[in-house]
Order: sequence, then structure tokens, then C-alpha cells
Amino acid sequence: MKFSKATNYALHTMLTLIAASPAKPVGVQQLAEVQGVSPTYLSKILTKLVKAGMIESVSGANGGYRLSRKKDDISFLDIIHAIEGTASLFECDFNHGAECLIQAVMVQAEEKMEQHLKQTKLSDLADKVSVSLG
Amino acid sequence: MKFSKATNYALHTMLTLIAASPAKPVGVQQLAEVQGVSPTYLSKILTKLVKAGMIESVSGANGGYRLSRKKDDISFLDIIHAIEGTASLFECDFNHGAECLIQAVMVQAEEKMEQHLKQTKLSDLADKVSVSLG
DNA sequence: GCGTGATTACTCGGATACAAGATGTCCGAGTTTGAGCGG
DNA sequence: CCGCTCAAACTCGGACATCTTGTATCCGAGTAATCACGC
Repeated sequence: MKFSKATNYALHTMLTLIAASPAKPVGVQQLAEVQGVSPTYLSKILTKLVKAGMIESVSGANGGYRLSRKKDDISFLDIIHAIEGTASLFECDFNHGAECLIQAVMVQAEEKMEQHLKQTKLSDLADKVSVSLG
Repeated sequence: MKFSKATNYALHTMLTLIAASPAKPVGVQQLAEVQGVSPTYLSKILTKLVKAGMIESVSGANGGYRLSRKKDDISFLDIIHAIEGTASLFECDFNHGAECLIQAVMVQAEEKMEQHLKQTKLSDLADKVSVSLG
């Protein structure tokens, strides 16, 4: 029960992409070097973000990744769901009656967390990222 | 990023222990049979709950497990922490400046969830469990 | 100068390798109850 | 009837085995920009 490292990479990458100019795409090598990950692995993570529709890739020389959406539309939850999936964190598989009361409580708690992640946009931190990442 | 099955087992077991009489301990075999788990594995899970101080084990014949605390003192969060650990769900390991802004947001969200799990007691469901588990 | 082809700098996707954690299983050891047996 | 012993019913803990998932690497393929070369 922990968030994966991939989620951490995704969040940080999105933050730098938001801070960067949307005109010029940023190469994976550059993004990977900052975080100390291999470019191919980061590329795999970013593919999920592309499929989620929040960034787009530019092939060829001088290629890379850039935002494909307005930066204010991207919440923490969007990124987390793109990487971790949208399935519920808790699932009671054995069947007792129609619904599991325990699961109901767990889902409620999960929604509390998601609500906070949904209303927090990455652009809220964008102006500070240059400082903290530098 | 999912809750483990062990947490599910622990929660359901605690629910039946709360519903049962605290005088007579319930054997692992009986608890395991209801949930379809092997007794030895469930025993391993329950050991964590014992160390957390919320139940106690009774050795020997007619032994088993029973509550060692008032049932109103046991929250969802207590059990989850006993099984999953108390570490933060999100940890940004690479160092940029003093603190990671992303992690700060994630921890806030996590606290929202924990707050809900903390204020929800298992005894709230105890009277309904006999129905849903039967 | 201009088009054409080759080279270079990229991303993309699948296949693969590796490690860690979750999920169980097995077995020996300790502990208590209770039955059986002898005095 | 009492006390002792022994077997049975339990939990406890560690040592395995297995399976899934996360993490990461490697390589070939495709793509676009740039450079080189010849006309």
C-alpha cells in the first residue's frame, strides 16, 4: 500500500513540463537526467500520460513531450489515475450479502483523499518548482 | 497502490471478534473458515493485531483470539496501521531543497483519508455484521 | 541555390530481466484443557 | 475421590515456496530535422 515511484516521476515530470514553455517540447533525456531515471523507463511512464490526454509526444529530432491541455485543467488526481489506475484501493472479493459494509467505509475514506487531490492543480506549484528543483 | 488482502482479512476478523462475546476466545480455524483463508496465514495476520494491542491470544485448548480493548476504542485506522504500517503512502526520495511541494500535497490528501478512517469505529458496524456475514 | 539522399537525434513499443512484496504453506515448539488411570 | 500423566486441541514463530507487481534495461522500428552532396 504505497504510491509507486512511477507516480512520483510522473508528478515531477508534469511539474517541469508545466513550468516549461509549451511551444518547445522537452526531451526525455533531459527530463530523466534531472530525476536520475533511465530515459527509456521514463518514456514508458509518460506514454500513460499521453494516453490520458494530458501531454503529447513530438517525434524526431528536437522532439520530446509537451502539454496538450491547459495547465489549470490538470489535477493531481488526473496524473495519479493515469499511472495507478482508477480502480478502488480496497476491494472485498468474497460475497456476503449485497454489499460489504467495510468496503463502503473504505471507499468513503478514499473519496475524501481523492477530493483533495482533485481540487489541487499542479499549476498551483508551478511557479515554485523552478526554485525547488533547481 | 492497493490495500492488501491481509487488511481485508484483519478488518473482517475484527468485526466478528467484536460481535462475539469477549469472554470466550474464538479459534483461528473458525475465523479462517468463514473467510476461506488458511488458518496459519490468518494467524500470522492476527499476530500483528496482537502486537498492536487491540486483541490478545489465548493458548491451549479452547484457545483463540479475543478483544483486549474496549470495542469503541478500535478505529479502522488502527487496524490498517497495524497491517500496512504507519509509513506515509508517498515518499519523494530525491532531494530538492528542504521539502518536496508535491509530497506536501500528497500527505495532506492522505491525512484527509486517515481522518475519516480514524473517526469511524468498527463498533458502528458491529450490530449489522451478523446479518451481512451470515 | 536547390532538391535528394544519408545521417543523426529523437520517441515508441515489445520483450526481457530483476527485485521486492504479497500471499500462502509447512513444520516444530510451547501451552492449556480434559480425559484416563492408578492409588 | 484425588492426583498424576498423557493425549488432544490449540496458538506461535520461523523457514520456506509461489505469484504478482513494480522497476528497469535493451533493442529494433518509425519519424522528423539537419547535413552533405551533386546538379
